[in-house]
Amino acid sequence: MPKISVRPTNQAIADALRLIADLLEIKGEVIYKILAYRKAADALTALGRDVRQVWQQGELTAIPGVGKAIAEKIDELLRTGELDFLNRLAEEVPLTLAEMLKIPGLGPKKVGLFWRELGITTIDELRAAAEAGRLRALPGMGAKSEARILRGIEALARRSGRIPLGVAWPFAQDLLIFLRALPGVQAAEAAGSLRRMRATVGDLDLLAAAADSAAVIRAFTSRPDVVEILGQGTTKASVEFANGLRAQLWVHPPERFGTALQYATGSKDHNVRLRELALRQGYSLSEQALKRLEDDTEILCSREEEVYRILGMSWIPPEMREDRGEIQAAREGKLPALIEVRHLRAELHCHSTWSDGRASIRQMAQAAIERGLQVLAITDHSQSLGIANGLTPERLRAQRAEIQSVQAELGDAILLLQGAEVEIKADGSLDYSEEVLAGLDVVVASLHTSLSQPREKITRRLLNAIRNPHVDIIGHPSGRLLPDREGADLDMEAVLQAAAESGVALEINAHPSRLDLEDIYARRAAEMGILLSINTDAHAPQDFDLAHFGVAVARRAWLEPSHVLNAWTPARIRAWLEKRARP
DNA sequence: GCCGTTTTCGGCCCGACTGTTTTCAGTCG
Repeated sequence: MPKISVRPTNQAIADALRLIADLLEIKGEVIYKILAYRKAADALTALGRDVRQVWQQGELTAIPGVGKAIAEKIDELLRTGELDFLNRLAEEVPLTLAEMLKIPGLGPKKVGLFWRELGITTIDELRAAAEAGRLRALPGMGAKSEARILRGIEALARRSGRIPLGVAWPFAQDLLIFLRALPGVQAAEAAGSLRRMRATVGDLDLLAAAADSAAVIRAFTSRPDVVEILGQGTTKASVEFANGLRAQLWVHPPERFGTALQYATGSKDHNVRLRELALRQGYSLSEQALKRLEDDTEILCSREEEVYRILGMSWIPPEMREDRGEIQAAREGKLPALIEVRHLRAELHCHSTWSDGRASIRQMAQAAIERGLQVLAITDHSQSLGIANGLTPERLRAQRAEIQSVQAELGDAILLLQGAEVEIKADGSLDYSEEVLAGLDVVVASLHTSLSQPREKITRRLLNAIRNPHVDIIGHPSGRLLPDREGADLDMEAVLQAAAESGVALEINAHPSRLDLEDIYARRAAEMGILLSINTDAHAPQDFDLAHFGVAVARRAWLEPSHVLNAWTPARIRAWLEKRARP
């Protein structure tokens, strides 16, 4: 009898709910029950608060999509670490079938069919059956379907999971330039999670506006770097590139581009909510058009703004389209005035050749000036990070002299600050004495080592840094590295609480391999009155150009310029730092 | 299983592509 134990974290419980949904779907349960489990799982993932806290306050059903039945299941999971309902379900439906759902092109109906008719429960058994030609005898199956399943199994083995935004975004820009240069193409845009600027994306969704869609599709699938065409019709195509990335392209007539872009941008939940709202207002919304139900007339929208306007709200920035309250805010005219890259006046976390950077202080300062920055803090690593050539207090003093010399040379073109990225050591202490810390203009404290310590220990470590009055900013709080290395197992609620009490700022590290703090926590932090700081952690001049990734996280967190230290005036930043230095 | 600006019951978003089918089911986004 399978016992499935579930850890008491938002992610683990969300995964358990998704597993229930998968197993119920293979079993053939009604689709709306399955969708309800998935919706609740998504809500937990996006919660931004520890579900245990919500549970202790007896407010589980206040989570959107969580009703009485699912709340009871979460309660049992948190009390006992397992769920009788799930254990019994797993006795009925083999867990390995859920794995088979990951094969692209294969869904619950076929998985259920193979299981019931042929007793297939694993991907290996499925491959053997397909190779032996035993699948084609089943209803609705044929030789092509067998071959498709084998290709899907290969693709699954090849696929390494989600792609970091920092990889997908530049490649997508290249593809858009290619599309925009094609004859007859009036516009081309990224859509999907890429346009919403999620930290990782599954594949690239692209959209083009052209009257002759077939020609654009042909040109796209004929690119020399396309290694496989996964699907191709007259209005959409799906391909895999030599670099392993996959992209899908939709081509729509220019007069329908607004509804098409709105649809393709998603998220799924945002679209479902918008379409429900449309129905209540007498419209059916699709990627083709808004259709008035009373007389079936189509209202074409060439621009997204028109779609939202007709439905009675202002245009919603793509980064916010996650069904986290943005539609209601838009209807009430209460959308935040989101921060933009142009608002950033300061960079408060970067490195030079004094530690592991690749450019001198002078070069970094020059690059910052060229990008319109008015304040630059040089924050090289502290002494214990030997691998990064961290600075001893003696070298720190020598560095100050160089910073002063560069400042004198550059005059008031930029304000240079001397800071440090100080290690929070494995025992929780900081890597410089109180005296050395007090002599710095700005202190960024970060975790780099012993990230796998148990939750309580590593949380205590971080709290120690947060409560140190010399620390101004907590750098990349979780320490995660995308796409695969998870961050520290932090009690984020305790971290946020302590940050709110001490007045320390939390960093949104803009480097695409970090994007840490995550958007859901950044939003919660701002709600709690915690100041955020968007920094690139630049190790070379061109790294300053990564700032827009950090701004994207901030926009996903609904942040306005006032929430972000780097968007303040130099005088105000300086005043804030000085006030913290003398508590 | 969830939910309420036509509802505490009866709904729950919409269309393209594929492969198997002579009219549709499954999958995907």
